[in-house]
Amino acid sequence: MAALQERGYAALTMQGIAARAGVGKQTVYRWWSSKADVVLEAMTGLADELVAVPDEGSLDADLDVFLAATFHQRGQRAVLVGLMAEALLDPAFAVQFRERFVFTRRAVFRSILERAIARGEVAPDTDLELLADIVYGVLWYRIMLDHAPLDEELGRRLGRLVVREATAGTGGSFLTGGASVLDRDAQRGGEGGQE
Amino acid sequence: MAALQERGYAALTMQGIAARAGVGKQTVYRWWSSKADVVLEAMTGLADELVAVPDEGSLDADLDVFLAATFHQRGQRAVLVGLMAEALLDPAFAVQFRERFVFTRRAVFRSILERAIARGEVAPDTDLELLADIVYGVLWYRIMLDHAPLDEELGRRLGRLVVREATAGTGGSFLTGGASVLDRDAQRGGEGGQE
DNA sequence: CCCTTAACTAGACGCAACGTCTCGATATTA
DNA sequence: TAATATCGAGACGTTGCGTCTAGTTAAGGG
Repeated sequence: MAALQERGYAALTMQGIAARAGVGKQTVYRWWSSKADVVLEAMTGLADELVAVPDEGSLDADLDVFLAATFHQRGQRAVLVGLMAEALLDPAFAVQFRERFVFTRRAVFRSILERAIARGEVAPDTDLELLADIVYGVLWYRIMLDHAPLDEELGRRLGRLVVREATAGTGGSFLTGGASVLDRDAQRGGEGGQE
Repeated sequence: MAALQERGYAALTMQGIAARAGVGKQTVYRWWSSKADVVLEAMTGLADELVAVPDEGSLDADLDVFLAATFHQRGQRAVLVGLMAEALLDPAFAVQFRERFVFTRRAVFRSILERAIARGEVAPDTDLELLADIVYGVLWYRIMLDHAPLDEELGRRLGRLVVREATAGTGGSFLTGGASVLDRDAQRGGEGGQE
């Protein structure tokens, strides 16, 4: 796993997986259907472990905790990039990838927003799918293109954006969270360029 | 090109490209360094052709035109997915892909926002990179995962979101564009599910 | 008009890793 | 001890990229 994160997905071969486990390739194929399947299982486990579902009492706080954990990369880029590449090339694996990883992650985000709806913080007809697409879209886009920093600070900024968009129209909140994308304190040095 | 869009990126072989052009493979390699390079050039040309830089006099209108064109897919998914997969697997191609395609597209978006800054519609210290990441992040995320509709309507909704976020704080505009993500009219039937 | 040179088409070849298949060895049960 | 199942090791078939070779056609100078 450590080797995977450093040397990249392509450097991981079934030969190597089997050798490292001290078994034959056939035995690996007994439990997993493909190389991608092995890595997918490892990543779902890791993600479940690293990203907990918070319950801090407010949308603001929940998102802050959840997105900080989600955006805190620990050298997972190479693995995620490999999985996505596999999903793009193999439609059958794409189904597995969506259902066992992507949608599971989105479900957590969704549950946070649904609790906010239950509390009355957010309107019930809010398009949670679009909000999830924005958060995970930016996350994946930066993972893949690697053109701008990807850290907890980005997670916090997107969290504020989500709160702002989700609570617009329910009364309060136009100005309470209202720092907008322009946040002075979020303007990190020199991130404007293109790589 | 039509065949590419229908049969997918993997179905396109160098053998086939050469045969279709009535030349030998070696001749194809004389002008392009790889299969991905051939497709990249085709796509940059197509994108330049289909997505013009509007100048409608206001950020609102500019974005509407630009994003409608950008989000109007014409069976390009298979090609874009193939290019992205290639970029994820091959770091050398990733550089080409970013510089010749991705950043070129972003530059158009950026120029629209910069004109809005010049007009005084948007604060000069707005983080245009993050706004671009949101728009293109959602675009790519839906292209790749294919879990929700990807059409001009989505482009318009993101356009309104960008206007709202970019003009927050400059006076006006909190309420002018202010429909928010919840837009009733944008709640298309049954798009809530996961695929 | 012929010969040299350049560029071209066709296709064989090497390569790499996946996933399958075979074989001999080991462990388990009667 | 003998029969059966499982396993490690690795050979094999497969695919398509990118390179390399060989024989052919077109261009230009003497």
